[in-house]
Amino acid sequence: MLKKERHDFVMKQINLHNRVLTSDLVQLLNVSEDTIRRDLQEMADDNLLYKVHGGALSKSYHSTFDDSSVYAKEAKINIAKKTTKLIKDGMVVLTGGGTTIIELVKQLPENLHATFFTISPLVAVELAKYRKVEVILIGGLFSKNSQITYGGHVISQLSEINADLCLLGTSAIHPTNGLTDTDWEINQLKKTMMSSSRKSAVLCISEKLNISLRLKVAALENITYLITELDSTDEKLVNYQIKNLKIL
Amino acid sequence: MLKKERHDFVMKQINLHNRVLTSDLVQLLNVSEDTIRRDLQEMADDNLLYKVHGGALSKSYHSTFDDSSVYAKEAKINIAKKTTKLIKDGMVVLTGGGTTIIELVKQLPENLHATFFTISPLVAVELAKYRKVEVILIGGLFSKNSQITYGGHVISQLSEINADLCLLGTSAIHPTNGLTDTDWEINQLKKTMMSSSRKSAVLCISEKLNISLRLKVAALENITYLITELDSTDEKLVNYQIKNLKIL
DNA sequence: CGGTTTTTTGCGGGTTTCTGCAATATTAAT
DNA sequence: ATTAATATTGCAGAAACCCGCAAAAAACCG
Repeated sequence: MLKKERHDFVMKQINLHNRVLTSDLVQLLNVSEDTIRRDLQEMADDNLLYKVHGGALSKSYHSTFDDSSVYAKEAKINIAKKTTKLIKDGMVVLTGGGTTIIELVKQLPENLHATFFTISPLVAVELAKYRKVEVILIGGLFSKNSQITYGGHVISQLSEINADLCLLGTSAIHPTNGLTDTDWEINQLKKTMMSSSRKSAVLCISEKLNISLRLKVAALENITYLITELDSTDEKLVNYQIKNLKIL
Repeated sequence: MLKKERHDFVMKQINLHNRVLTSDLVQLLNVSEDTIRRDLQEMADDNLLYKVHGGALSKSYHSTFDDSSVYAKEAKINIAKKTTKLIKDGMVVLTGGGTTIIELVKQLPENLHATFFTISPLVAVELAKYRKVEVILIGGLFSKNSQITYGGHVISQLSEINADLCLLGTSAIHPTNGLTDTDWEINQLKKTMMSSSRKSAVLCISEKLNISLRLKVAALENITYLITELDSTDEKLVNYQIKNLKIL
């Protein structure tokens, strides 16, 4: 077997599986480990793949994880832009925290005249940049993990609010199990937020679709809008097509 | 499974949920705890995440407020260091906002075990980095100018607190007129904060000495500590040498 | 074609990396 | 203070790696 043939074979494997193991190639190609290693080394030098201990990885596969201080930012901006259409002058909006919500805030129209209640200090700071937006930060214990306020005090204040729209970032959403979460406190918060609002919108990057976690927040039927970065006709969303749930 | 693949998997989990638990990863990836810990350690060394007891947290989520443009930073750090000596384990502290206070928070000892009430979201976020500090953010209307919460709701919550120490940034201080301010809301807030605390400390860069504004917050006699970046024997402070006011 | 050069390959032996285990220390929570 | 969960450290076996060498294969050339 010629060297070129081996290289082509390796590339095929990598395009197929995104990875190869040195040991597998030894068996498949019936050559010594050293030969495989030398092959992989050369191909790495030619920028065709990433060599790692034990094998090699596809270049494209790896590059998606290079540096994303804000993960999936493009997708989140896309979601944010869709969501802004739901927010009209004069509305009272209740929001949670998370990077998706912050992205949304940054996309709001300059002259929006609305009232926002939020449990996230970072969202509050961002909202404060809009001159005509009234911001009410709901106070309470401050969670080190999720950077939001929580606890009984927050719940009781939330329950006194009557908002038009509730915006939630998502931990996980699933066709049958609905909206779920891992953290009990956050679970309670989200439930209360939803019941304090006439309508609720779930902002969800597609990676969080079809995942189910331990604690249930709400059934799909109780959500008004599901907003992802995908086109609303995308096949990944077909299982979420139920009445009363508008997919944007 | 290759090490790199594990790392990528972990990053995905973190970007999705903002945190991972060591024990979960052990199950999901089917390797020993030691391996996961070593992975997390390496990734933390590469600045990809925060490693904490029990797992790891997303880096971007702990984004700090940008302090590169803080005015008179040196002086403020000096003040901060002096102030830390007033804060002891077990104390209940009430703080306002402002860059001086944030600088103070950054100078606190790693293992401080205390409770902080604050009306500043940015201070809350900064405080949340201390594992043993309980943070309660007082909610209410959010002020666009001063980045703190204010209004009747805040006042009424403040008045229910019984703190050991109150930390105030300063607008202006004057030997005869005492602590003064321009904004009526903030004036009210500061008054309430002081009356909710046994002692109060005023953090004040020397530029704000000998200035008097319209609204009086408190007479010098009602302040416990005055902390500036100057030496306590500095001649600029001589007019503030009254009994009951300790100058640091 | 024979001889020379170049490339490729496999092998031995020493080095590094990876991973799980066990013993010990630290932390969190009560 | 006690307990259970989690971390750290050192160690050891296995796997993977690197390097130089030499045989084999291929390419080149007069």
